[in-house]
Amino acid sequence: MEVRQHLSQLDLFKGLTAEQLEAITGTVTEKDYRKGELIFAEGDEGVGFYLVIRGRVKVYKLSAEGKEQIMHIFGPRMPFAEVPVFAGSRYPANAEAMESSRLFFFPKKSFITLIQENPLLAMNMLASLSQRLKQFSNLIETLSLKEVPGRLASYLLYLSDKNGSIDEFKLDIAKSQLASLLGTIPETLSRIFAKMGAREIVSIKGPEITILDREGLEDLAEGNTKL
Amino acid sequence: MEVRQHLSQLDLFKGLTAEQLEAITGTVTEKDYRKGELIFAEGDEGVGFYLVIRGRVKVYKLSAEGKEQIMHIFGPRMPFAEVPVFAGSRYPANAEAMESSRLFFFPKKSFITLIQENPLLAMNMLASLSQRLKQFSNLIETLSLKEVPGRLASYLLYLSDKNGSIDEFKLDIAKSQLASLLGTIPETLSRIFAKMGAREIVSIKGPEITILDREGLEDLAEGNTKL
DNA sequence: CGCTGCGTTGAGCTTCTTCAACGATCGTGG
DNA sequence: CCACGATCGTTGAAGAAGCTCAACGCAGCG
Repeated sequence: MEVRQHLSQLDLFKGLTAEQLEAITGTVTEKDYRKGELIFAEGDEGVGFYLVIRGRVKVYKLSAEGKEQIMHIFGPRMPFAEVPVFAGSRYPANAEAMESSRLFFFPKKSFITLIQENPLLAMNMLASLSQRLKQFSNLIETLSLKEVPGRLASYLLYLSDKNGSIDEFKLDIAKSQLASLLGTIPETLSRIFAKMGAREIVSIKGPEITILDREGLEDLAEGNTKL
Repeated sequence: MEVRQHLSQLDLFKGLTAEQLEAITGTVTEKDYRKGELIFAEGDEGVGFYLVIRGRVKVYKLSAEGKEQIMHIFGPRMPFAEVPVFAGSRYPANAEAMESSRLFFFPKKSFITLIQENPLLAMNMLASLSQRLKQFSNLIETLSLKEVPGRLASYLLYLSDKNGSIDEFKLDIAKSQLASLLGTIPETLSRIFAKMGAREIVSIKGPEITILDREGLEDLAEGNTKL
């Protein structure tokens, strides 16, 4: 029923005509996932891509010893797993629902048809992939060129930004998941939070963060300062 | 003169008609760069994208202390810097010619027009970006989940593959550049090469590599073994 | 011939991880 | 509603991995 309603609000389908939206609607499948449920695994055949309607999804890789690196967290209105639609045919990472989530599924084959008949849709998809590429660049930079305190500082500033550049906000994910996103482990993250608290750069009460010294935090993020 | 000749051989323009190629040819500029010359810097206005005709180009980020992380090395027939054409407007990293190089430059504005009139070109570009995304996923995995010996082992196996799965080959870049690509520094790389030599996993004579124990190398790459 | 850039080696140190124990919190079933 | 278990987070001590700094060899090139 409201599939079409959803579609019309998405950046990916921005500017499309009613008929075009209708055509896309016909190809979509709705899927629900429980918290912790696996959506696909690395190496699975990539039969299509997804779009988050409700909930959140993490896309991640695992090391031989089981360490997890989160590549990206997707929330409502964000498409993911587009890569195998256009290159190769297998998913290059794992995807799991972080909460009870509702997704739309777009089968590869029909989507390719749609995109070929629809230059605007192609442009939107190009924009989406380019955006992702930029985010991956940032992740690479962060992992390789910053130490953990710098990564955490960057993330906190990013979160603050997302909340309207306000100084008080809540972590949007569990700390253990944040550790995985920042390419470290919970113990290390915990110690760094403790140090940042001791220096009165931020105050931490559970998931509640208050930035006390934004300048100090920015210096950390830039690597101008050490903890 | 031979601009059109070049274009017809590229994956990016695969399947296009003669007229379409002609239209693209009209928008292209040829540019030459000397070894070490900067092509663009992070934050520069992204006025278009490039394609390598001859030579090699590294795209990299720099940390506050000047450490370099190479994101990607582009050789002949490979396009780069497409991101600002489709998302945002600034280059997210630096680009420099590693050798004397000849590039084609495609201005953003005219290329967008071309792509909108040309679904096949759009598909090719989507494939190219998706490919890049996959490579970035691998880099993230490698940087975050493998230790340096594992990264080096992976790279050597990749090189061997590229040369037809043969056991003897030459490093295609300087060791200091390899260090930067693997997210480490020359000293560390050198020590690990020495260890791999001592264990008779590979033999190293300057840039000449011989794989002596492929299985051992694969175990290292998978993280099943330590040095 | 000497300079310059690249690569190697050693010693010491910083950062991060590992392993272990413990505390807090939350949801659930009795 | 309480108690329990599970998950999550914190803290300490020890160790590993990689980085910094410094010195030096070597090759290529002006």
